[in-house]
Amino acid sequence: MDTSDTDGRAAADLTARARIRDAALAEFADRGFKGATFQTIADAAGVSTGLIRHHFGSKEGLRRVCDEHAIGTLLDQARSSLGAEAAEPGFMASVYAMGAASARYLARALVEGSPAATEMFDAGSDLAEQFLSATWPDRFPAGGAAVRDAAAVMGAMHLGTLVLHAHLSRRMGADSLDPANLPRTGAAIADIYALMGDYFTGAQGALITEAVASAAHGKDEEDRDE
Amino acid sequence: MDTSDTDGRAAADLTARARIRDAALAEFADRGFKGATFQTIADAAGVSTGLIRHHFGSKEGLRRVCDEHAIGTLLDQARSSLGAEAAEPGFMASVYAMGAASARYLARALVEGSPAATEMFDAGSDLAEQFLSATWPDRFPAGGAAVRDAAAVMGAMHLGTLVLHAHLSRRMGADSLDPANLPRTGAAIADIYALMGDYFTGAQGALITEAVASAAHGKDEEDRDE
DNA sequence: CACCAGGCTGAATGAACGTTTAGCATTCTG
DNA sequence: CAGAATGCTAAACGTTCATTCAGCCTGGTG
Repeated sequence: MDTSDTDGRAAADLTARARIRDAALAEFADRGFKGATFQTIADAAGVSTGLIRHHFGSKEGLRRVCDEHAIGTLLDQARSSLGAEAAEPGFMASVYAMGAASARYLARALVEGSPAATEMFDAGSDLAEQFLSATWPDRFPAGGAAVRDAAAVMGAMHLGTLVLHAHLSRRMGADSLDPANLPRTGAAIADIYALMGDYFTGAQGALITEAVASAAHGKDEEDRDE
Repeated sequence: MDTSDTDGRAAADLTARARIRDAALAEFADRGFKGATFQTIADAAGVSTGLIRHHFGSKEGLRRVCDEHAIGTLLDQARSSLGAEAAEPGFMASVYAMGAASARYLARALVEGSPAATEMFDAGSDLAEQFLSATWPDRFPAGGAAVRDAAAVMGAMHLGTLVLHAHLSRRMGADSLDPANLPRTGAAIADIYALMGDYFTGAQGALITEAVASAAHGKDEEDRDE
């Protein structure tokens, strides 16, 4: 993994190799793996397309390096945030603190599929599982099906704010990944949880839960041709 | 919009045109717009690539038809679910009731960008905004910045379970978009809201809110080269 | 100085793929 | 029945793009 905090890190990151990687991170995030081209990446990095091949071998190789760099940056960030609060809340904090470049890359990778994205989702779900079981052991017995489902859904919901950052930013009128705007997203999540809790513990909760269960039957899959 | 419930709908959907559209929906969802090829779509639909051009003009034209079909299916579904519960809970119910084909297409479109995806996100956020303001008018004054942010974040979190369905399915051990498994996701969301409410209204909530705010300063954007 | 290794360039190559074109078959229509 | 329109196929075309190749430049080393 080339995100180690060893000696030559900062210096090495000024090289053309690092510029290519950063440009690729941005292009993959914006246009996806297939949509990104050597030419655009090379232009953004201020190098020739030949140099990309020289350093990374192939487009797939470049993707792999981006993948490892992004997940490495996330894990570094998570570790440096005092391992104490390695629970769920801390995980999302790390995701947002890792920097926009890697975050946007991983956001897209979560949908296009990549080892790093899978690792990130699993890490979030694992931490959520620990958190839920530790906080409500009676409601969420460790290792049970209920925690597993809840943790996975919780991970998906939280990462949803990352993956859908473009839409979120549009609705909020500001870049949701800009550190200056993080408090707005954080406050919104806190508000939602605090208030929706009332809603779901009340009578409405039972109604909705029941409605969800019945919806599984009433559904009509229109358009079943062929 | 060709998802109207007019007379010839069902019959027309047995045509090659409909088969192409359905195959495109699936390919675009699986491989993305750029990753999908005429050949794969044509093979899946059992037609020649020339016929795609004949019916849709170009790849972009095919995408537009998929877009309109998917959002049309969603809106039809929302309308048919008794407009009464058109609030947020009903919106997500419609998303999951619209069928896996359109849902998976829109999941990917939400990240790659498309008019239909934007319309869907906005619809979800708008309904969330109405719901939040109507339910907690003192906490969320209608038209204020707090509701707007909370509604956008809520929309992102809920749609996160759609966009990240591949990861969710992997963790849950079953296809999260299969109607048979909807109760699991629904129950998980209900559990999360019911319990996290306790957490955030307690002392922890204040701590986390504060931590989020301070994190906006303490962040270090490593890797600022170039 | 001679030499060479590694960073780097730019054009050539070849495959993948969207698009175009020509034409066949079937079905309406007057 | 003539003929026009529609659904459809198959091959050719041209572009885009990842990959390859030949070689330049610079700095360090014997």
